[in-house]
Amino acid sequence: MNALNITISSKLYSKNPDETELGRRILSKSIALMDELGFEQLTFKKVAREMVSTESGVYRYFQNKHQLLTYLINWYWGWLEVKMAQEFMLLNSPQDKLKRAIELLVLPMEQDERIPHIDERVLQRVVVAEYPKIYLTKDVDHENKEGYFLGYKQICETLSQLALQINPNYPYPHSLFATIIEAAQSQQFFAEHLPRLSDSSGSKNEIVRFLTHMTLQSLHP
Amino acid sequence: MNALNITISSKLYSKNPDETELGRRILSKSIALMDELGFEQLTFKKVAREMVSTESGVYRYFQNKHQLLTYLINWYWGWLEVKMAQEFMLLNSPQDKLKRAIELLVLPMEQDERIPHIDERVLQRVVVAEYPKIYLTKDVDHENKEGYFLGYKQICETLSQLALQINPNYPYPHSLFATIIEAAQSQQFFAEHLPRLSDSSGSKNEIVRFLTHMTLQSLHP
DNA sequence: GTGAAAACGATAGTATTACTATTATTTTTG
DNA sequence: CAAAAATAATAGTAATACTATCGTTTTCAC
Repeated sequence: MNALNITISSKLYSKNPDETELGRRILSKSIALMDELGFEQLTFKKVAREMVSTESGVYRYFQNKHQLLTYLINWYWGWLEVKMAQEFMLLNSPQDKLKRAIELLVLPMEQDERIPHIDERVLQRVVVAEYPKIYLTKDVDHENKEGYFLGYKQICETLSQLALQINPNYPYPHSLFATIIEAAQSQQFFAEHLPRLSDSSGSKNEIVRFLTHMTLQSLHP
Repeated sequence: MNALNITISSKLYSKNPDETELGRRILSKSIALMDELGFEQLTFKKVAREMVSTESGVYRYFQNKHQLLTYLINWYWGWLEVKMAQEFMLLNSPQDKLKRAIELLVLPMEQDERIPHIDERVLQRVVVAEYPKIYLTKDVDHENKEGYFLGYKQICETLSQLALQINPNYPYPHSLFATIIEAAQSQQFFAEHLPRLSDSSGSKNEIVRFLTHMTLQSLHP
């Protein structure tokens, strides 16, 4: 499929956008437009205009913009999972791995040259600003069965396993990392837009320290 | 204004729905419909039909459904704040107060007979299913200035102060309680719809225990 | 009780959205 | 080269999210 090994449920597209030039242009332009306009103001017509094609062209790849957003966010989790796996090979203790995982969740990443059609930094902003919208719908149960949220669940599972290496008796590993992953996003949003819901105005490193502290304290036997 | 002392920024409505019978019918029916259909599928036309009035009637109270949702969620935070203040009077230690606060965030509440037009249990479900949508928009900075998020910020501040009574040196009280409040909602959602993002399937008391453990461990000196 | 103001109900209208459908043209490929 | 697939271009539709108008009813100060 991809330069990297990111797998995305085939239920998340009508035609794989990763395999054609047009598809990759859809991804590239819709990330930029989603960042600029936000999910609500994005339309397939605007994406089509931006990529110099037509609305029906976009509909051939994605059934609607909710599916498109879900695809992008799953792509992000998949990509992050790959990054984590790479970095974990260089580290030994589960503590160090967890700390590095939290950094990867929060700190800005460098653009991956092998995937020129996806700007990971912009995609990260989109994830911060939009991610709960993919599951906060009345279709969540049906879409869950179709694999719409596998990326999120997979990364939560990976980190939970790490946590159990630190404290095998900790009873809430999934809840903990669902919470940490969510807080990683929402604290970035709050630091920028609602600073009274954060103590980290300005510095992403403060967010990392807060999340690391919360994680390790929770896992303390 | 109200039977209780819930204050809501006057920017959150065109005409105060609390003061007229029609306004209270809007609140009552829109809570029920939002719960049934979800925010995306709710329209003012459907609310109007349900309450046996007209679309323009609803528009006289709220500029749009985003403002209506924001009003409802602020009402919920305001009401919770009042409940907490009441219960805190019966408790002494900040630990006990925090524990009780977390229970109030998660456990189902009984209907307040003094406010017959608002079903707090249903409203709680609406909050769980919809709350991030009020701030995850491109208008967040402008709406923040108008007081759209005061309810959330207020409750976060109250709990932060309590935390500092337990550990005056804890450096992240606002981040902690923004995270706890968010996790209280999202863990309820996950337990029901995405159980692999939670360890509390089934029991709300498990969620309370998880959040209490996380809070007290974080505040440990 | 009257008159003015406010609230409400009813209806109409508009630009945009979120699609679906059709057909012609181009590109790919067996 | 022929068949198949992909794309472009266009049209059309039901629903949405409003805005505007206007006559009727209700409220309320005096």
